[in-house]
Amino acid sequence: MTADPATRREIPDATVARLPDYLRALTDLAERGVASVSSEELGTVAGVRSAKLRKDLSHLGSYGVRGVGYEVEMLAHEISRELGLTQDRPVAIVGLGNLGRALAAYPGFVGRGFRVVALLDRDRQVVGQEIAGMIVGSVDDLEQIVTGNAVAIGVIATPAASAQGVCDRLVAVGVRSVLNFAPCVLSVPEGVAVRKVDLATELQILAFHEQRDVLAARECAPRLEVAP
Amino acid sequence: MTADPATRREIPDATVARLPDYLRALTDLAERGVASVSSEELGTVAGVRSAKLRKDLSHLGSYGVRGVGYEVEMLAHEISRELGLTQDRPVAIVGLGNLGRALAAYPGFVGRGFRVVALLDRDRQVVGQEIAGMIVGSVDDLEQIVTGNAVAIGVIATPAASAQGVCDRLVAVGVRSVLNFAPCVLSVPEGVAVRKVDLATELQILAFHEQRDVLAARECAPRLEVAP
DNA sequence: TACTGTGAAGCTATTCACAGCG
DNA sequence: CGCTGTGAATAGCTTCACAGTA
Repeated sequence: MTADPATRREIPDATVARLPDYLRALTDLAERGVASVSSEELGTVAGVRSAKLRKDLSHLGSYGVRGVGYEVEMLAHEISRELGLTQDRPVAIVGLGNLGRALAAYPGFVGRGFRVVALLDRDRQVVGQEIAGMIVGSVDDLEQIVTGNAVAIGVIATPAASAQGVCDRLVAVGVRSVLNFAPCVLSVPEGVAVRKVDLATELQILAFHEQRDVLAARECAPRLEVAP
Repeated sequence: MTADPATRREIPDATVARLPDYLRALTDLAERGVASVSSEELGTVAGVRSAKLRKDLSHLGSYGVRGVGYEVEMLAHEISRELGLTQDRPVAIVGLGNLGRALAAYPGFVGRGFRVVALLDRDRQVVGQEIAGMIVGSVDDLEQIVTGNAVAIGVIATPAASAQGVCDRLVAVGVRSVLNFAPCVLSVPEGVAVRKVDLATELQILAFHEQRDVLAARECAPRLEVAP
């Protein structure tokens, strides 16, 4: 399969992954009443170097003014459009343990392009409960609920053992974007996007850096001390 | 040729980020009683191609046997050691809203190289509560509690507005690894490692892929129409 | 034989440095 | 002048393909 990209410009994945950061930085600036920023200033707020920011933005088009900078509101709107946030996307959360409940109550969905339309759990004790203003449905009715609510994004917050099964059922009824909080790898067919968020992984990466620093410190300056 | 352990090898960041996945895959295999795996099999479980897996593992040393594969237990131990998980690292969680509570109760810490030793919040209503078997302390006592418990990793689950202040105080008393769940960029001095986990960012990246697919579909099949 | 470990090639991302424009 | 946008240079990552070995 050859997706001819002659007409549509291809935005690098690394750039896409940073666009949300830029959007948040712009939103913050707009709230503070800032109307225009340079790449240097915006880069500082978003945590990247100015050259990288300019290169990233150049993939979206020419929205800056030479000698001046970028208009905050306009750039925010263009990034929102590129990310597809101008329309609300229906989200379903499967698995309402501690994490699922926290996600259901997360305030970052509203007004940022997402709307939680369904909560699903397997546990009879949980089904029927009200969480974050919604009634939890049974995972037995997953297909019907997902289809009926036109769910676009599935959030999996079940134990690892159940995650693949839930994922398969979501994909089977047309969900093509999955956010996985279960600590396992999900297999999906071509064309389905999966992103994984895993606390233990992040901590282990941090632990490595701690470890490396300790070893490096020992090697370079075995008697290094920190003055108070 | 330089397979000497005294030689300090630099392990690429991309490799480090995948080691936790390999470790989990190996742990799963060990629980299922598997004693030995090929790079092809382990790669399948961990979700990477065999060549990438072998290249990654080659940075740690030569722990495989040609013609056979890798011994599961031994490789798991070597990765654990490289990640610095052979000793438990004390973790403090700051901010006990919905997310902080879920993190405090997260079962993935125990036995994986981490131990939650302190919970801190600013809210008088929350301080003194028992969460996940621990009493929540006041963020006013952050310095004393972090120092007293030899906290190595700080987890920030506060609102964005408080995150930088908490981070500064953690860093000031010697914490050099921070996991940030607040939706903002943290500034830290050289030598401090920060990793960010943000739900909204992940969803927005997924939204982009949805959007791109929709556009691509329209281009290939222009007769598609959206009902008003 | 069946597998690992690895140089080399290919690809992607970042940084540099400056041309070009308001 | 100051700043964006971008080709060129660099660095980093992934894939290939096979030599080497238990």
